Amino acid sequence: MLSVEMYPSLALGPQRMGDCFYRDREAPAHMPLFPPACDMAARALPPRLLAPPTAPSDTATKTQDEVKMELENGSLWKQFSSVGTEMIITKKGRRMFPGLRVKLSGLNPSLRYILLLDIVPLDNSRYRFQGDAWQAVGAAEARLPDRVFIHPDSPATGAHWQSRTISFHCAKLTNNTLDTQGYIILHSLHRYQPRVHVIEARDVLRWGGGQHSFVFPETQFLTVTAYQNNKITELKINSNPFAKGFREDGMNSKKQRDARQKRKITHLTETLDIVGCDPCDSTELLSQSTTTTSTSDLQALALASLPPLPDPSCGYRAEEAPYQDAQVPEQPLDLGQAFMASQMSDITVTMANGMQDTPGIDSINYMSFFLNRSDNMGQPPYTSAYSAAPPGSSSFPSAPLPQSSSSFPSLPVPDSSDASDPQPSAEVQPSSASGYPSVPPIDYPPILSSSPTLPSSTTSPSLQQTSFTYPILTPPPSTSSSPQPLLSSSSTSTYHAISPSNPEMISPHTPTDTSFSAPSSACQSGLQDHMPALSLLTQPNQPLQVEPITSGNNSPHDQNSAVFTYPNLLSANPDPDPAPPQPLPNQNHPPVVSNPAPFLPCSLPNHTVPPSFTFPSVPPPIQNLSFPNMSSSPAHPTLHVQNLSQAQAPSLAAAFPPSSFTHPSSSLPHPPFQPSSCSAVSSGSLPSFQPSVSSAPSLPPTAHHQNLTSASAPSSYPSVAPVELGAIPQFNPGAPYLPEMMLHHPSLLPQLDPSCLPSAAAPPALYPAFSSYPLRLCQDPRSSLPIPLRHLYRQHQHGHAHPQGPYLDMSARVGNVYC
DNA sequence: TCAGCTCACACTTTTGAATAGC
DNA sequence: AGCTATTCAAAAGTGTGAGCTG
Repeated sequence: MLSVEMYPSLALGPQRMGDCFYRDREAPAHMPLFPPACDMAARALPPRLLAPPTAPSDTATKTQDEVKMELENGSLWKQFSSVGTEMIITKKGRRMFPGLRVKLSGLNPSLRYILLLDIVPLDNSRYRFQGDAWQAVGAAEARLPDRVFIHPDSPATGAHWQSRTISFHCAKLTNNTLDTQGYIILHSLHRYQPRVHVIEARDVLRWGGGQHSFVFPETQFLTVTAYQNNKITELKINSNPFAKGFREDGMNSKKQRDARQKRKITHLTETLDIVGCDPCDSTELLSQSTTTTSTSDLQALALASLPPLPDPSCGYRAEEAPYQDAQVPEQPLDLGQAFMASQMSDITVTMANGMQDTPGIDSINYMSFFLNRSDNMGQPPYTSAYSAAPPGSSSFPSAPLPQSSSSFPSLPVPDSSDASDPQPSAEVQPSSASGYPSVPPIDYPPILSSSPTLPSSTTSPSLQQTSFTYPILTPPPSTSSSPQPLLSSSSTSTYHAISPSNPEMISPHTPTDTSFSAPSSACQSGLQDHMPALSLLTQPNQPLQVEPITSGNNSPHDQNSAVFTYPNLLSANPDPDPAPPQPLPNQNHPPVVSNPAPFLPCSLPNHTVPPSFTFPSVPPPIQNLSFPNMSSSPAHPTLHVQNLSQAQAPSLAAAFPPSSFTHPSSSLPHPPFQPSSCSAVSSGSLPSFQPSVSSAPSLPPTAHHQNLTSASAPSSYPSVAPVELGAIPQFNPGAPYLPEMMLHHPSLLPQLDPSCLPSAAAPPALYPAFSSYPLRLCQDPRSSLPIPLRHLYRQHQHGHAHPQGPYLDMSARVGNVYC
């Protein structure tokens, strides 16, 4: 369940601000939080009355009925997954490779949607690559505030999204907890799962008509600062065009580099010999070196590459040396020598230090994003796609991955129109019949641990048989030092999101306005200038909807069990992890979680976030925006925007103000998994929120189990089929929009879902390792600011305080305008 | 001592401006 | 003058390896 509070200032005029309404999970009715021009009267009106005219029946009925998402480069992902995908993260931000490329279908062509990408931890463990395998070696680092990447085209019509391949290649990962570029912050050596959320935006200011979340198990990855597994390195080099230089035939290949290194060493040796022979003639040598460094032409390089003049005293004839050396074939002028020369010259050069990325701002959307651990994933209606899969066939791991390409649909040809993806060929090529020539068959590393087996897949939703095995990291079972490998198999890369059956309810507000023109290019749309500033605050601790589900069965192993395996993942966790591992998506989540899941009123986890939030003044165009974790703070949060003036508005449009807030840290490295009292809610269709209890009954007992347990394919893959996280309660048609105003006016707080508000009863700051998080969207009163946003920030409800204290997150980056 | 991180490097691709041609 | 195609340079994205850090 996602509860999202967004502040989309989606290029709409301020006049639309009044249209903001807050709909809380517990407030079935529309609860206008930010009435028109603050039309307070509107708040008193029943939600229904406030609901806008429904969209045309044809479109309305179609909406969300069967939203499907297909991972276009699924086979490439699977290749990596079979080895154990590793993603480099750097302080300056690193793109993901493979990138997430998906195709959407089942959307209402006339409605607008916003696509989000977030990445959540899969467990509470930290990993280490040992003995050719990944092993859980301890507790995970304190969880960082989650950030969300909004696809540049957002919002765009369903027709737009469905007409092309949707690429999230622009999303960047960083390990810089103080990142101000808006990149997704992750911890190194941790395991993560990307998720894609499709949120209906009836118009730029009305979000929450429906929401679907998708998880592709094969996209799980481990974050690293340097590749650990050579197989992954090889795959990356062979798949990523930017790394072409490192291929066998590349200029930067090992062979070439070794040759350069050899030449360099030879040169240095000769230089040292000369220096040693002529301690008194260093001046000449130095001047030579200096000359080399100061010149860049070939002649200079050639001279530099030549051996230093011999000292007569050492038996060399300085005057002849140049000629002699010039005749030496072993020292041709080449890049290697040039490199050597430059290296020599660099000795005298003082290296300036790292350039700090100027906090750029290219897009800003403030979204207060509450992620509640919900696992909508747990309650999905399964589509026929999975029906064929025999239940319970999931076997763990060690089974070799079937590499048969036949089982996977050929990768669709990337939409040529989608110029946003710079690496279309790279991702597609792998899928080609040729495959990766250089990539050897993938072998699973021996599984060292024998931990309790996962619950049989019988409980999990049936998945189509897949020939592919997804390796999954296995967190060390608390009781066992050795992790048990878990294989997950996904049937296909296509996932269906089944939305609530009540279309009418889904699109009550759906504006008939279809005039919205979607950007033509995923990454080049001009939306940045119009994107609202959004801040995402996560509430990881929110009562998990999953819990109830999981608790029901043993699966939970699910939750902690170390049963998931990654391809070379060994689970010998020396550190008895007190906290149960978080449930793996694959294991705990059914392949598809649909919105239809009953909605359980959830109480948000405690938010330890300070009640007051400030927007630190930042140099334009940077704005710091801090969003309080609403639920965490007993007091109503306050927002302060500094330096925000009309004059700055234009520039701010591109700015993504870093949010500053304290990120409470939990003293517990591994917070115990908190069962959620909430169940998934159908995102857009439920007319009103219903207690999870009541809704739960409607689901077959097995349903829950399935949801929570990995939708294991009959075969080996442990993983969950791509799961649609399902409905985000907060995204009900009447999804409430929380205007900034709410944050400032305590009087309005009561209208908010109590569960989302700070509560003394709030659970301890513990967060579940992995689950779906409810998003709450709140409209941003500052819609007038056309701030494009790509990476949004969200804060965990309970989480660990950020060591750095207040977080500056919302800043946008300047650099690449398109990405 | 060592695992992990940072940084500069060389190479490649991508992008956009400048230019030429029609 | 306007449009299209080509060329070029800068920016950005890669993995590598040396050096640094705790």
